[in-house]
Amino acid sequence: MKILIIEDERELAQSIATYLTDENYRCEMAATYDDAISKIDIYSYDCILLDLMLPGGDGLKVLEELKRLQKQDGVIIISAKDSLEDKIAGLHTGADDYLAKPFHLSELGARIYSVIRRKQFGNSNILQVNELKIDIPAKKVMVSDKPVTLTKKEFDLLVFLIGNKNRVISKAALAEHLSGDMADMLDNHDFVYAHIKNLKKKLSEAGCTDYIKTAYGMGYKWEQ
Amino acid sequence: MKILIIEDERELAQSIATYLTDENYRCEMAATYDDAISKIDIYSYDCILLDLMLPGGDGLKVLEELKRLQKQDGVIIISAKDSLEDKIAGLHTGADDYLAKPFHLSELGARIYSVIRRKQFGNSNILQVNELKIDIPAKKVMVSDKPVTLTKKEFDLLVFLIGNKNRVISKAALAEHLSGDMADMLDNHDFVYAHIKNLKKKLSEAGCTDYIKTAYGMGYKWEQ
DNA sequence: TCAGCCCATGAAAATCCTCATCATAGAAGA
DNA sequence: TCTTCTATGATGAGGATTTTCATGGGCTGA
Repeated sequence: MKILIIEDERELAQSIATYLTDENYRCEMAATYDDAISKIDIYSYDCILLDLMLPGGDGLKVLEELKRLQKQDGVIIISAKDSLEDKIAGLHTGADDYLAKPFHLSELGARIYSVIRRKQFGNSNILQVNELKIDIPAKKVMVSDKPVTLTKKEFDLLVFLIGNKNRVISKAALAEHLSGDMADMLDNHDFVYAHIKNLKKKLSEAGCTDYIKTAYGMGYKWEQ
Repeated sequence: MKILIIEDERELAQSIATYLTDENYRCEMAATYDDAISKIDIYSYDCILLDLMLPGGDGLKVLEELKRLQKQDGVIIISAKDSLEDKIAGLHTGADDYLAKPFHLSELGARIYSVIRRKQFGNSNILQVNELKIDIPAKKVMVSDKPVTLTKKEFDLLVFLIGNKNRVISKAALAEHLSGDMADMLDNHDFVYAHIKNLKKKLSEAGCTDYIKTAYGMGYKWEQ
């Protein structure tokens, strides 16, 4: 489970990160608007903690960017004051929850858990792309109502590509997502080729072709 | 994020700076030993890139100076040769990571990211437990200075257990950590048994026993 | 003591990663 | 424009790792 903490007060961000790491989440941090935007452009998170008061730009624009990218990341706004306008604006722009500072870390933990759970078990967890249907909580894939059995990595790859549809994802980013390890950004990424190939093969055998495009020298893309 | 590049080859320093600036870091450069010392005396950096072969003084002395000043700056050594002695000396003197020339800029970027992140989370890079030594960036484990080869999951498990030493970790938490997937909190966790068993076996074959305790009905614990 | 759950273990199956080889896109130059 | 060259991607096979499964032993509470 990956969390992005968008927060410019370093001490707060760090104590949140420490707490969440203890709770077995993987955390990343962004301290500025630009940093936040570049991270959400590249990666996907299970939950994003968003401070609305950011140096370099309005936090609400981060929400708009998420929406524009059609990202499914859960978002919890953490705002300096319990401003009703902020709350309404935030929830309206696509946030999943709202938490006013100061808050207890355990409360934050509970909210995160609930956002992720809602995302996982809610109705929005079935992706449908023409003849392709993906039930994320159940980890099942159907093509024209016939089941296709994918391995865990293949399934992850598929969901990740679709979650970033029409955008090229670099091989390194795919490698990192699949291995869950930043260190693997460094080594060789041959295994990505293998998973792409196997996924393409299984999908096309089921009659679902031409979605995964190779962007030579850049990565792969789900095109729709 | 501020980076100090201590490197006398001007072209290399410049191309690193250009790359890192693109990645939204602020860069400063030092081309000589004296220049480096005066900069670290005055300023603090999120990460320092240190070439050990410097005109005017040994790069390791820069590390000693940092230590003397009790600075917390992260340090990545970029060494002309892939010399084991350099690595060991560097890491012992307080560097956070090392990188042998020539390297890809993206690799450097990943290491910087990881060093900064680790600093934020307060983790260190080499764990030592009596006869057991773990080099996290290199993913190497030694028992009484003899290498032990662990698989990725075994390594992850070991680091996670030690990172929570003297605390019982539930099987579900271990399962989630190893699989990187919250959904696996629900299913069966038999594979944890297998990894625990294999890790115990490899460690004890190397002469490192009795650290991993089973807490019946509750989980496992690294006891020290 | 005994029942019932929990863990340990070995082996087999499934999955994943690596490696060597081949194919192809894009770049560079004629 | 055509050819050649180089880096990148595709592919299949093999080995390594991970996960599952079945069986047996041990802990704990009644």
